[in-house]
Amino acid sequence: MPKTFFITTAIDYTNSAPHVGHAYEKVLADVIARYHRLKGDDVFFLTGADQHGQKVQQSAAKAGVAPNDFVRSTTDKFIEVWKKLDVKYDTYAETIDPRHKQVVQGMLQRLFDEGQIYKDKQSGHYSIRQEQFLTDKERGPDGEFGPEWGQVEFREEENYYFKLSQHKDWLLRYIDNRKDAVVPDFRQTELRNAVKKLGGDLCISRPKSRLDWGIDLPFDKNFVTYVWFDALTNYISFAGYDPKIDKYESQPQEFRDRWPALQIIGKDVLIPAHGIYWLIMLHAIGFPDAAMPQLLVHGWWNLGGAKISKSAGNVIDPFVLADKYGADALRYYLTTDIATGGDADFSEERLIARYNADLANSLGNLLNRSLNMAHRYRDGVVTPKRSESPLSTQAADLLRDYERTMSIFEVNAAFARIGEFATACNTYIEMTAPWKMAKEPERADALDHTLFALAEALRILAILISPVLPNAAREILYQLNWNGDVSFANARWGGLPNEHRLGKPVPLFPRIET
RNA sequence: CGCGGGGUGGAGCAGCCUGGUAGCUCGUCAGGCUCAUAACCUGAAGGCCGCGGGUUCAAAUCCCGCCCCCGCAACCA
Repeated sequence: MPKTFFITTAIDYTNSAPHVGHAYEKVLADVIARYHRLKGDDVFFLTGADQHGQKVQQSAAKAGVAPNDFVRSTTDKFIEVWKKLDVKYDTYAETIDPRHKQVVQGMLQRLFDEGQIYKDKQSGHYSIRQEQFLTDKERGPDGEFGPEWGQVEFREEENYYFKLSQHKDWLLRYIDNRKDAVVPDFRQTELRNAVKKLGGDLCISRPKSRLDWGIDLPFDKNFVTYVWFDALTNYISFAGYDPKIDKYESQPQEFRDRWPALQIIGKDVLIPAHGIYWLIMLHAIGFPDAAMPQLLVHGWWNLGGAKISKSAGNVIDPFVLADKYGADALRYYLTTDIATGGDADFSEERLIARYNADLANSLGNLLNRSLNMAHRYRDGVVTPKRSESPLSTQAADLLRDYERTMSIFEVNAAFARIGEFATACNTYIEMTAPWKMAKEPERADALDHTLFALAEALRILAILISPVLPNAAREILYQLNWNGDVSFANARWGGLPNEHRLGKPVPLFPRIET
């Protein structure tokens, strides 16, 4: 049985509403997932919500509702947006799920039994308002803790710690032995530098007096586990991992068919969460190096050069944008106007510009004029007179470049090539001038050939754009009246039958006038 | 010396890893076409590829130094 392509995203913290950054990550993952489905791979796409923790507990208290009800309503907002944006995941991970809790507790118990988790006492300055211990880094220039921390007191607290540092050397070796552990490569360099400086263990608990909205430590009911073991573990708990089985090779077949995953994360959660804690957690519970996930680290969508942040109030609502411009337009902008891994500035004007130039003028108009001519000159029926066409060789090149760039997650590069091909088709129309051929009966064959080539080019274009533009792809194929499988195998030249009757042209992507 | 990214025609970007005509979108100018969503196609103007040095037959691309922007170092994707 072929291995499943397993892809995950970071799970969203259910403390506030979804913004365009959340949307980018999920759409990027969805595009990669759809690309693999196109290739015929069996795909398992996991996304979800991180529902525990102090901020949720506080927000719920502030809203006067139970934490459970609070996360239900915020989680539903995320789910609603993914539906709106056609993010087609297979499983939605919610950390309040009982089976997740079982895996988390199973892992913790095993590590505790093996002596990898121990109890220790921490003392220091503690901010009651922020509910956290303060270090010297929090001191102001005058050496005092500023007013933003409120009342600061000296406090002693016992907690449980995970022996992180004993795995440091392993992690360095792993990173050095695997060139593509983290993509892009400069992020791997960054991670390596951070690991070298690693010292100390990881606090993994909070006393219930401070936080009780979480998963109980199985070996001490006075504590809940802090974010790391709770949130990160979702990637395996919702994929069928059984914590009672300590040998990786003996895990259920379902899990081993899926794992390891390609994990899409933002640059903020590479260090330390995913790049250090998560990889070490997996290693500690017995995952071999070959079963380490690959991390694809994406950049940020900035707003006017400034970072999008909830506190700055410049949040852009993906739901509103999708309503205004359509899911496809937003998906197209978010995944093709940024180089995967880099940052970009978000601008609605830019979204409209890309929409009008690429989707309306180039691709949409190509479809419309091609179908119109086929109907006007041939009653909508197209037939090839030769197997070769200038477009067929270009389509083959496109297919090759598309696969090469998509396989390394360069959606922007793949779609730049698609744009080139659409332009080539438009140029082809100018060169062959079907409206002239239509007036010259002796060129009837050439006209047939041109019209067929255009329909065939559009059919291939529709298939290739489908990971990013699923609705437009469906609409193009509908207008072409072709209902074969949307698959890579069908993206080769010559898929349209002889005497094929095309559907009626309807403008796709109407221009946005501003 | 904390870590990392960037500085490319008016604007926004790609190219740099694997040196060898500087590419794309928008904008500007001039033409063409009329099938089409006032869309499409062709051509032109506009760049010492941040600065200085080095390697090389050859550097936007590799190496060294400098200047300037921007992230991260906090449970913000």
